[in-house]
Amino acid sequence: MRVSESPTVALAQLEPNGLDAEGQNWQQRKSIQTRLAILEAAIDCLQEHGFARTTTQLIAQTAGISRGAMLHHYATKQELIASVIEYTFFKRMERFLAAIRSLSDDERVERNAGIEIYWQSLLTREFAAYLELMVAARTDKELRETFLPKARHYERIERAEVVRAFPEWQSDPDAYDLAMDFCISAMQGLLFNREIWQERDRRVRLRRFISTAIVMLRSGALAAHGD
Amino acid sequence: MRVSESPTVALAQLEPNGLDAEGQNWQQRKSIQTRLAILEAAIDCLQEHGFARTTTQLIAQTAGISRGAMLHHYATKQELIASVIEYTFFKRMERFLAAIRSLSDDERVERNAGIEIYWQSLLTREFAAYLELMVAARTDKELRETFLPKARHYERIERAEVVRAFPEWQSDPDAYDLAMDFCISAMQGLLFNREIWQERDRRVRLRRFISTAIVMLRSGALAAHGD
DNA sequence: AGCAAAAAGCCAACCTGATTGTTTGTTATC
DNA sequence: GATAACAAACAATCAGGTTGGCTTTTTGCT
Repeated sequence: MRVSESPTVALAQLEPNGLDAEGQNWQQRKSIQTRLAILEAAIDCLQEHGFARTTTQLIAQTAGISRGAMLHHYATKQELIASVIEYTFFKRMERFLAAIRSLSDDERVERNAGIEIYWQSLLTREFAAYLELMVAARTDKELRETFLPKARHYERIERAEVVRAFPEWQSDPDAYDLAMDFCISAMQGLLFNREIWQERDRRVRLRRFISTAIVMLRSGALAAHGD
Repeated sequence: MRVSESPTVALAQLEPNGLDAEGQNWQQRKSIQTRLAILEAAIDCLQEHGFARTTTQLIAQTAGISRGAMLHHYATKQELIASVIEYTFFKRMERFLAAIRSLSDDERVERNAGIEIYWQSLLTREFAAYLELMVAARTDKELRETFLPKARHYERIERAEVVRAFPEWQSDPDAYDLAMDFCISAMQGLLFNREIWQERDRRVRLRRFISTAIVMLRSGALAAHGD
């Protein structure tokens, strides 16, 4: 990726290796194309069947290649999953930041539109796959050791990138951190209970409440520092 | 269970069948004892190894019986899992309500201590197991059809039981519903990110913020009805 | 009350199907 | 000719469920 296209400094460092668009020769282009097909297929499988039922067989089948071909590109399942973690985070974050930057100052600051954009980013295939891995990592030791360091690293990148898109928070880093933690928790929690809470207006009302709480936090009406 | 011992009217209706303490004859007592051992073992397995790796073999081994014996009590894995769903919800809710009722009015209303008790209930083995099933149900069709109806039913029971323990909310049912949705979302979301957000004070601060937001919602300072 | 049949609790061995990773072979590109 | 992309077959493991058999308890009949 050329620097001029680089969406962000910190995020660009994270871009998964070996997936850059332009390879020189035929084999490299073909290889990248196949790897992308595998990653996208893995996302579909994770979203639809969950981590447990996402077998190498199923991924290869979904990608339209043989298992042998897939294992040529990703020698083990673990290796593939590690790539999926990187790929899903990068793709989601890149789109999220682009959407945030396309907001007008009025939409962003007054209407707090960033919240809805974050919510939209949670409804993507990419986040569904990421979530599957996040949950599986809680009990799968091998996956855990792959996932946790990456997640902790990404979390720091995310903070640094998002605050640049929300300059109105820069004056109060403590409140910003709390607002981020709060937004992530509440929204992801809502996502989890989405299917249990069937009434849509109920979920909409909750998002409005979360948004209100964040606005009040920014205005200083809700103290960031407890007793 | 005798009526005089019934912790609540609605919750008591939910008590898993066939696990009452006193069976008449030897076989019934033995059977109940074994079933409880199996359920507890299943909770341990779900918590430690996750739904995917919780095999019938592992559960039986953890419970200290043979697989054959286990399949005598629960003919299929699905049947067992259905019992685990009921058992974990009932056990957790029963203890949660008991803890809430043991609070003084001052602790409950002024110090908003119910929030911390709810948080504690999310840290139990029972909730860890319940959560595993909740997540797996998102992509496992068979489990989904077992889990979702139960979860939706429990959710209504929970509302009805909890509001009786928090009479100060009874005057405003809309605000109560929103507060419940909010509390559940934010707390469960925090639980999910617990391992990624390593700093403890950060998580404590978030819980304080959530608590503050709920208190303000109760006092009417944060409007329950949006724009 | 005594006793045989039925049933319950329990266990071990087997069967079928699925999954992961390896190996061997084929075709196209460098 | 060497290497990369791909495919197919193979081996080892492990899952869930079935069957048959053993021991103890309960039930029903005389």
